[in-house]
Amino acid sequence: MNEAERRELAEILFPNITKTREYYEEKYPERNLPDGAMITRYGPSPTGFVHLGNLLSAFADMVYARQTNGSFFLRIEDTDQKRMVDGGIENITSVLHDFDIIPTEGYSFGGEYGPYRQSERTEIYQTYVKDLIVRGYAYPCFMSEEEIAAIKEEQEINKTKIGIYGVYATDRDLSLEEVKAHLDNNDEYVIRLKSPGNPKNEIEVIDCIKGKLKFPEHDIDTILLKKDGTPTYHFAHAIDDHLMHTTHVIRGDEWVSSLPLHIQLFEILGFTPVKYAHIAPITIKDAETGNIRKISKRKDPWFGVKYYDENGIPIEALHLYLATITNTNFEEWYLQNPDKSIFDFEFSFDKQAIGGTSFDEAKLMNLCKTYFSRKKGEEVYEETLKWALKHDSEYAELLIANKSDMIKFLNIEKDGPRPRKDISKYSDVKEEFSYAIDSLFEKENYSKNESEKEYDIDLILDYVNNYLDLDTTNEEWFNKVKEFATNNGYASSPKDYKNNPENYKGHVGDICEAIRVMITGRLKSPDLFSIMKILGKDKILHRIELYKNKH
RNA sequence: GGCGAGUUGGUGAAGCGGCUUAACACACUGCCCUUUCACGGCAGCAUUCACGGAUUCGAAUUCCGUACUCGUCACCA
Repeated sequence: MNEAERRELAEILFPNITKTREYYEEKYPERNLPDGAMITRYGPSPTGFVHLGNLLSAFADMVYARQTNGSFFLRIEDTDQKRMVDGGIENITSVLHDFDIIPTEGYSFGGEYGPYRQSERTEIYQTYVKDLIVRGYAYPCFMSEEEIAAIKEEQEINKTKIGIYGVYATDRDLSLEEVKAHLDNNDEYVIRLKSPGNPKNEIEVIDCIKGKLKFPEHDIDTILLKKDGTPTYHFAHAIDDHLMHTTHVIRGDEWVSSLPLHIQLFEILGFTPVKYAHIAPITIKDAETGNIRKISKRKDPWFGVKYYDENGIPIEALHLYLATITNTNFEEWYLQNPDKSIFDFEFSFDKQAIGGTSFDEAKLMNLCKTYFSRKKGEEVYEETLKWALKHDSEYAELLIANKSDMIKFLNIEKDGPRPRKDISKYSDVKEEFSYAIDSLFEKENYSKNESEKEYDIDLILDYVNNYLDLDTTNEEWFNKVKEFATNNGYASSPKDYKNNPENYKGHVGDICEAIRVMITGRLKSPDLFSIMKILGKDKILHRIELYKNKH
């Protein structure tokens, strides 16, 4: 076909497209941003399912845009109707809000470069395709799915490269008359790229994370527009990221193999190339096979991002974890700068792991524990309440009803330089502090006490009635416990007991243990005296009574 | 199978040709502190960087080959 014929073809194929490339180039001028500003984007498909890998890339998008005073936008990539799930898009935006990864523009966030939903950009894609047809870089292909399958089969047998290219691209050089005949026949067609590449040539791509990558030139006539007139990912990527002026495409590593195509598309379209940063997948060592594998929806509960919300992993702790996977030197920096915000750290692509990053649950939990240990009781209370309101309304009511005591309990041993680390998620609070709320305590009724030991109830009753003074200091209180221990044939220190066990019935620790079990229902607890002070003598006696009834 | 990438301890990893007798963190173990747990302190935890070869005075670090793992090869993104 000569140019005149291609023009005619373009008009026949896209009679309704009247705008031109120039129109869009003018409509979407460059943003007025400082030098070095990065423009990033998160482009989820509308299934609405967000997994850890997605969250990680969105996190990186946010962090890089933010630290360069750039822009981070949300684009819904809903080019495939089969992927539409009811409420999916709403879920994506609500997840972004829940995890505090807020785009500066984009779908539902406003901005000058919209529409930010690919299904609303069909006219734009078609305008550029029309132009490519005129310029001889795209053509309608009428091959049936059966034909393509047959070619693939043949290619598999011959062990040649799979795809529609070179001699296999039979519709590449159809004459205008042949195309018209197909059209008259109402044959369905797609628009394919007429790839100018030669695989004998090598191209070099610099990936911001992976460094220098070499590939053979792309030569497959990839589909640009599907038969419903909708673009494929690759084409939409080129058009959108150009028109929206993305500077850095941060995406999963599964895209590196399509890099030659994307580079070629940018070239043919005359766009300045974007920079790519391909993030390594999050992996896990499979418990059964021992192999490293990509995390999966079915096998790994923490793959779906809902898990973190439902279990009450604090967002800030999750951010810390995402930051440690994003940059390998973050963890050390944070250790030295525990009071700084994530955004004070300077993230860089060359500190990003090239290989797969394994999900380290223990590390996440440790981050969480440290997070909680540094929070005051009031904050832990407020955040836990917020979580419970969403996920455990029964507990939320109890928290509200017991607010002041609850905060006191949560504040035990928080003042010193060595705060406790006993909570790693909001959902732990209910369990760890079950003794803090009477109704919960009574419901549990010592069922969690693993100790089979028989405690001397009368002895403890004697202690509480005759020795216990709650209006004193911890030190004086403990001295009195020791005194009581000695008077009753117990050693005042575990060491004494250890040296001469035959001289004693036990030691102070045993008495404390008995008290602890009776008033908290557990063998481990924060500082005993603090708990008793908050509880008060009446409740202490009441709980001992409960214990007596149970045994 | 083609193409691309990765491979350092129990885990996440630092390392970019001599400063490495392989950092740091998490986990684990032991001891100490101690009324329990936690916290904290001390100590231990890869003589070795998947394997084989090459380059070099010198390699975890460069090159080649092998193995394994991962990604991709859709009118899905």
